[in-house]
Amino acid sequence: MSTRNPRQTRERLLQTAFRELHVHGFQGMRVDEVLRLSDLRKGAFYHHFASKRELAHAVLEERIRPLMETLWLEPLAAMQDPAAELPALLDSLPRRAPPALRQHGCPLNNLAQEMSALDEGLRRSIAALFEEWITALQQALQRGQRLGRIQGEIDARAVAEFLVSALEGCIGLFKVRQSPQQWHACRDQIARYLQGLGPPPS
Amino acid sequence: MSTRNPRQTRERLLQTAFRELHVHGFQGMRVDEVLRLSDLRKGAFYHHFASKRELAHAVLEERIRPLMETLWLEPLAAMQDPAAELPALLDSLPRRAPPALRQHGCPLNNLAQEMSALDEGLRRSIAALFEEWITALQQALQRGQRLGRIQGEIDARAVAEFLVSALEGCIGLFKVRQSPQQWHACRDQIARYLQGLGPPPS
DNA sequence: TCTAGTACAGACCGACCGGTTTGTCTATAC
DNA sequence: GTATAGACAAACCGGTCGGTCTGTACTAGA
Repeated sequence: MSTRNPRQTRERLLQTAFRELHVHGFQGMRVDEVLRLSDLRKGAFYHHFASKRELAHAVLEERIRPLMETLWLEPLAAMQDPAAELPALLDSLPRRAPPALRQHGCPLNNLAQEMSALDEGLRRSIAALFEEWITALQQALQRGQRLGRIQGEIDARAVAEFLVSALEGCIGLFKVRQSPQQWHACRDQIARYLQGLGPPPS
Repeated sequence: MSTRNPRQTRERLLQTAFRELHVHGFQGMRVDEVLRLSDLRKGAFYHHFASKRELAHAVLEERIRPLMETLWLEPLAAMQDPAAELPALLDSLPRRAPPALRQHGCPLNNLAQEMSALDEGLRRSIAALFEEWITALQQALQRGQRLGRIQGEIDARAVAEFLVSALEGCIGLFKVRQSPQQWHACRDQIARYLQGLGPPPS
């Protein structure tokens, strides 16, 4: 057994920080508490990260981004008919996502709303990740258009932006009301909206 | 001239706090800074408010709530055909709302997302205010149903919740991207969604 | 006019918290 | 085996920040 394992140490810090960041937000997260939960000392932290802010950036890139890829980017890339498949993807989300997401909302949006005015660099990175999400959705919608399942005149980009907004909004409202998961309600309305994108019944 | 004016002092604190809370969030807001901007001292603050938290509560009830009433509750109460009138109300919002709202998003939702996990009492008050908003929308939708402009089978409550969610989501995304006002894009998609609620073209 | 409560000013406090420094132990390269 | 850089522990620091305390001037009522 090796008493030292720098990569694992870093991962432990990152994992704990992700949880703490998700629960308390950036300003509410305490470096000391992350250390305590990780059973590490100040030396370890500031050896692997230059500052608390850099830690947040690392959490975004190395924890939140992979989550986004697993939960959204990959399924969307494989999606041919979003008007039909998106509601099912929404239904599957509670199963595929870590349980903490239900209590504390979307880690990306939480960080986004808190840090946008606080750290320009982080804001840009967050915006970039949103951008990828929107683009993936847009491309899926365009495939749906080519299949004739979605009206060709529709601005797929605008629709993608609205879908992301609506989703984040729903998650946010769940958080406030502490209504333990009402995805189905959100799903139904999204599905209704998507239905309106389809070709008019001739 | 009276050197003292307790009501005005309180109002000044409240107004400054509202701005600071809106810009920096609760954890980012500094009591000292509120005092400095108000040109008052600690004594004044803790004479009118028991704590920083109580201040936030007062801001919610005495600043944010009136804003909600002016911008939403009153127009919604006078609305007969939301499917037709809501998009116009959305368009008018940038004009009727204080300019700061555009840069820093919705004060209610900002506070909501930050404080939900931090202060149960505040969370309840915030949830209650959201509740009023949703109910006002629901009732407007039901009037639309009675007028036959919206399908009778539709769950007006679920639609109202989704509309509020979508709106807050859009505002949130604006904040992250710092895209200076793209209400029209949001408005268009909301309008499209609303159109889907109308009676099918026979 | 006297008085008691109100409305502050201003000094002060103690805990907290991000960050630094120093030193030591370990793994690795040679 | 030895040198060197990496990987931490642990003590420490200084500023910050919400909150307290005391004193005092003002004001309203008797």
